[in-house]
Amino acid sequence: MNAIGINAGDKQAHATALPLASLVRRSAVTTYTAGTEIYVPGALADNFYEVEYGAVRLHRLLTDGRRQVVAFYLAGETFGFEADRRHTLFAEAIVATGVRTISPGTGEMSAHHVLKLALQAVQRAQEHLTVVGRQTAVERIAGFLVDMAERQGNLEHFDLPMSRLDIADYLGITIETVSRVFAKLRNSRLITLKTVRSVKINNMEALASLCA
Amino acid sequence: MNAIGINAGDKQAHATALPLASLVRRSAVTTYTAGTEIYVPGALADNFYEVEYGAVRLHRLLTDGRRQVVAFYLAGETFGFEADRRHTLFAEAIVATGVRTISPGTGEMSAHHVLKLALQAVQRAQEHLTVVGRQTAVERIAGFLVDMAERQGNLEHFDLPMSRLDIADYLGITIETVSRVFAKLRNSRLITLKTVRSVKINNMEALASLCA
DNA sequence: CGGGTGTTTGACGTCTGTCAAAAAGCGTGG
DNA sequence: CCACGCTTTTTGACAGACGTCAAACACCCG
Repeated sequence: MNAIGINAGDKQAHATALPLASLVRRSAVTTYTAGTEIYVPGALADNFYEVEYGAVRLHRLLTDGRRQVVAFYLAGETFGFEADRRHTLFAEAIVATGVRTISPGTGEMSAHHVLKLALQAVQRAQEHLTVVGRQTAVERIAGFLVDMAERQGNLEHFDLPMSRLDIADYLGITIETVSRVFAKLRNSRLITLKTVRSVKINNMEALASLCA
Repeated sequence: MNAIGINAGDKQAHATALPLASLVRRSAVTTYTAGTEIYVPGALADNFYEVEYGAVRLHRLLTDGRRQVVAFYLAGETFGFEADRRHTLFAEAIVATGVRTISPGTGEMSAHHVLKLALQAVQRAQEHLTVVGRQTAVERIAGFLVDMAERQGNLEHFDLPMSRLDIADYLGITIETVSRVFAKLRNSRLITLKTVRSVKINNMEALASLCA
């Protein structure tokens, strides 16, 4: 089943997506199955990538084996920027995912748009930081859900492509706490879980108010 | 060099400071006393800023009055990038600070360097995220101290320009916990505090190993 | 219908937030 | 130079939230 597949070909990208089509050289879409690597730390950072469908996770492995998920990218969003010539993070498809590889041109036009995407990445990271900096798990999960809803077109019903473990590593908490907070939000009728990964937000205002 | 092709001709891949001198129009240095605002949310983001001396804090106010410190900028570092036309954060001088206002030109050269600085900001934010995502307060403080030491030239002895409250809001913990962790690190001889803000790292390796 | 993975729930200990008070800095003024 | 008052920092006591360990449960795939 995989509710995730429903995003394939979905054009309603929006918010953060930029129309890159006419600005850069575009190659064909590469498909990745769930859990496969798109790039690894140390790999040459010579392209960037636009998610056609599915979802991608950027993460870093800590020395003790823990993982910090740095970002998620959904359909229409672009990733792969690096300050250096080599990647410092892992990029992995979370579910079956189509990714368009983009070779940045050298022209001025392209640089401007890369800059704009980079600035969006800064803003995204700062917002992530604000969510993770919060003190309680409820605030973090609520912030995460609100963000996911916004990025999927402000739908009240959407599917989470990522596992509880991904969410935990993204928010800096454990999967047990993630699970308990979901249960708490469900019990208080703020959300409904049709399946584990299918979220319906019943009261967006109340949920948003939990984000402090 | 780098992925996006913006590094042409730039040799020093080092983290923070970039030689902006010959690339953009530079204006005089503005001085700010401790605690004064450089810009506020909503202000037009038409410049960026290089710290000449002192230190700057970027932060955001949450609705419940808490503060998330998004970044610190030390001498030689540049800040002020925004994805939109207007700022979304507060920028404040932490101590007596000199700031050089930089008006980005419209030429290609300038855009390239703005991009590089933006990409550094992304990397910086991702590292901050990794520190804040850690689970224990000791790990966060250790990571913070190691970062500060590196940014001040890998000196084992340096001064913290920011207060305990700034550190707490930067790391997503309380000032009491910051204080307790400093005491713990001092008692275990990993650091020495000549004054409250003067830190000497006695065992950099051990401290770094606490960062997981 | 099994087996494996992912998720939920429970029990318990610890870390950290909260509240409170004491101590230490620091600038001002006598 | 010392005294004073304010702010910042430290320390203590306590409670609550979350991590850890463990087991049960749900779900997916063959």
